[in-house]
Amino acid sequence: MGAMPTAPPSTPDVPVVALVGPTAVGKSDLSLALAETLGGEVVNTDSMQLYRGMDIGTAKLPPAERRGIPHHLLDVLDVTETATVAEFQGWARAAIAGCRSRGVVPVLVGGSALYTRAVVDRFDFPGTEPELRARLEEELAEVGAPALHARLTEVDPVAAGRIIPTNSRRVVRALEVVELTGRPFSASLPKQEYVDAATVQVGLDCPRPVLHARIEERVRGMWEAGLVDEVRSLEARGLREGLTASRALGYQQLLDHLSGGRTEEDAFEATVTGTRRFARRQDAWFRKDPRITWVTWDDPDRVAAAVRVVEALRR
RNA sequence: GGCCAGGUAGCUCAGUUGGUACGAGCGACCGACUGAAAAUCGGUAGGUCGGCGGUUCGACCCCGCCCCUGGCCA
Repeated sequence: MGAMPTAPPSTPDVPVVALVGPTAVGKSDLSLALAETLGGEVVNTDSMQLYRGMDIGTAKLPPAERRGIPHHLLDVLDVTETATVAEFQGWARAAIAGCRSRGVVPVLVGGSALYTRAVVDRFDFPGTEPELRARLEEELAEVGAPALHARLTEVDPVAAGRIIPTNSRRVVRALEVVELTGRPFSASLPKQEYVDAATVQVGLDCPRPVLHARIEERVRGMWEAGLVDEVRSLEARGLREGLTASRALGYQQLLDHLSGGRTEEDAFEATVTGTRRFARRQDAWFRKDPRITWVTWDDPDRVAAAVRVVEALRR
């Protein structure tokens, strides 16, 4: 997919709605109801539902259960392709612009906080260069993260101060940006500001213990629905080579099982606890965004409550 | 019934030739997060060292009895 315009044509009369929250709170269900009452379409903001064939493990809503509501950005990547936020930003903004130009309310749904932020906020990515990245990765393997971090301290002390020396991923990216742009990485930090003023975020909230139980239930359901077979068939299609897809919760653990690294029971447990930890990280990420209006997961009036949040925009 | 191994953090286990448990991994909890983000990484809290008695200045480490778990033999 090619580059897309950074800013959608402005259509201030049609709002942009983003539904966020941790996995297994019931975002998909609410999104259907929201889209129905708002006259909208769904735009996926989940990094893993982007992948074709990753259905059971990502809890992707099957077409038959979409109640005829169009869903955008589902199944757009092959399992061997690497998803990236910057690229996704372009796709999602284009999808949003498409909806709005038809007078349709885009309802963004997904648990990938960075992806949602990149779409909804002013967020400019400084670029990337595969050769440079590869060179840095190579260096990383030789010298280790702390040594690279020491170099970062010289070229960009501010960024170095905000990145812990052992976090190899972030150290590498910061160095890449500095070498690529000639400007400090710290200069490209985004501010928390909507690209379009007509944006609202609705968060679905659920007490931790309840969420933990729901997650275990959901993972068990995935197993019963045939996740093991899904992973096996994706393995044949190159899942193992996919840098991003092979890391997805459930898939990662089952690939490990299929190559003899752990028992199936073990893979199940690891998927449950891994998903719980993920939910915690999502929570931390959304919780600190003061612009989100929270709705309780089991509130019988949650649809009305969410609609009210959107309508508040018009005043 | 006899023999052997073992009972240390929520879990799996290290450890001290007797002197306040450097405990580790996982989990839980908190946090960071800018082109792999379901990724990557940081921090915090958890232990009457199975029970009771004895030896000793001092025992989780030694002795005795008891309880529990696993294995072997009858």
